[in-house]
Amino acid sequence: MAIAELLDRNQRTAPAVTGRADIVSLPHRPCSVRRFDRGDSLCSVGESFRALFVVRRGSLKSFVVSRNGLVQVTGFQVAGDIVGLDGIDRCVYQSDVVALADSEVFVLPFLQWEQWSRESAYGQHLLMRTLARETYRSHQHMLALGTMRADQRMAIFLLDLSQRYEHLGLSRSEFVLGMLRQDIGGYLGLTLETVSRLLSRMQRDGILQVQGKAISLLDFPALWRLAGTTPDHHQHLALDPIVDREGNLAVAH
Amino acid sequence: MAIAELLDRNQRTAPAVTGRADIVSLPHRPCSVRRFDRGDSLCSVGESFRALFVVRRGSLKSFVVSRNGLVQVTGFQVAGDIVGLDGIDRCVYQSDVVALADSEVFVLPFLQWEQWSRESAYGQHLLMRTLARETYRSHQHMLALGTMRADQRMAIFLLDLSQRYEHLGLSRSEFVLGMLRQDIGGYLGLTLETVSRLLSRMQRDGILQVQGKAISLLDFPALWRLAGTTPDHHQHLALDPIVDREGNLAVAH
DNA sequence: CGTGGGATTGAGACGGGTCAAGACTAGTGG
DNA sequence: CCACTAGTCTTGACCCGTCTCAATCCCACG
Repeated sequence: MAIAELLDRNQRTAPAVTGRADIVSLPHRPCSVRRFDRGDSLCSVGESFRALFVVRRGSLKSFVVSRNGLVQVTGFQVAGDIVGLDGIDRCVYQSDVVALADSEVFVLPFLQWEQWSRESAYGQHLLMRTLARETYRSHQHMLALGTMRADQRMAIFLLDLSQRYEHLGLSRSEFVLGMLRQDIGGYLGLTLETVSRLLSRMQRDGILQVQGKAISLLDFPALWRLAGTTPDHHQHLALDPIVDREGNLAVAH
Repeated sequence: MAIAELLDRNQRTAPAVTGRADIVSLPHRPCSVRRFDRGDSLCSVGESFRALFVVRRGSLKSFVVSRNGLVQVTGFQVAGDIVGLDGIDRCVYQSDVVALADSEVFVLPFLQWEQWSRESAYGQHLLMRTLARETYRSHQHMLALGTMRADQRMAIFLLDLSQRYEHLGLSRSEFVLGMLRQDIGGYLGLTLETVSRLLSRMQRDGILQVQGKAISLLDFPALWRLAGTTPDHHQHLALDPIVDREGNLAVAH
């Protein structure tokens, strides 16, 4: 496939932003960790931006709220994901983030991050790439919200979740939805009733099995067909983590 | 208003990302300019990422296409706007961009940009802030696509256009839509027929006047009401331009 | 064993999509 | 300069997907 070739070639001959580098977790730069209970707010719109957060454990949801109180969930975050990026622009967080379960996050004070990343271009690159990826993800989701039917969006959502769980070393076919039906609806631009109906219908069709929050995906080909993707496509957008498992900043030398 | 205060305070006491700095357009670093005719493609998905583009004149549309050929327009760009940002992550452009009218863009080879911005943190900041803003814009648009009715989306779209034209020194109430109905629909997640119907209805209601591509907004309060905003809200997200009018890179010292 | 939040399911309404016909517009070539 | 043409826009009729409203069920928790 032409695009795949191009992509591969580009990753090797990457002109500027290196795909992977010699990463050294500098030993004496551990991040602090903050704990949040389910329902706690990590940050909210208008709050002064001081730090980025990297999820260590648990799960979060980010969302924006319109003047009229309408809620759009902009994303769900699990271990390794970053939140707070939109605060960079105006030094004020632009979305709300709450914990869906008891969670722990690494706190990266932005001042420190900048200072550290000045020593090598790697950190800067990593952050820029993360931001660019966020834009990409947003555009893909806009595509879903703007052009696809409810069942297609749901399929994409489930496959995306599945993939992320798999990437975390968990089962790709059986997992627990950390969020409410309402949150899923808020993410997919649907009402909670529609979400419920879709899950029921998909169960009736043998595509999956639901029992409250527990879900098991049975028919991946059907989901791919709905989502309009193929198994190889949508390869997980894995990136060198900004902090390692122990919470040390990843800065190349 | 509490939020406005906070915002203002934060811009002055910005801990890390400076709001404004002493900008010096370094004299011997003009960007090259490329000309595009209407319908020309600036870049497309999968193409090797080498440069960012800053619109100098004309207008562009960016969009992504799904497997099934469904098109989601992700944005329209006019003078001062940047495209190509999503290529940073994987060194491959992630969206298509075409010229809606004969246009000129400054070309910023990314390698050079990086080299130059290494001399001062300002350039890096500017780029990061631009990326973060793009994320913010995407989230706002997701809110529209996911939660709002067609007429509300249209109102938001028109007010946004109006504001951008005003910011370019043009009339905020009378302007020419550079894009087709289909493009507007593709942006708002609607069909071209619905777009046409909405414009007709708004004209009937005395909110605006349309004649083909020429539009004049008559009743701003009505538009604000529809959009769920207020005049002061949605203050234009103006940022120090990355290149000045002559195409010199803006790099603080 | 209650209690309340979450989830399911149904009936009906409505917004927007789809299909199709016609009008307008700008660009093209005679 | 005009006529032709293809692309664009408008408008109508109908249909379908999703929302709304409401009743009921389920389960975790005290």
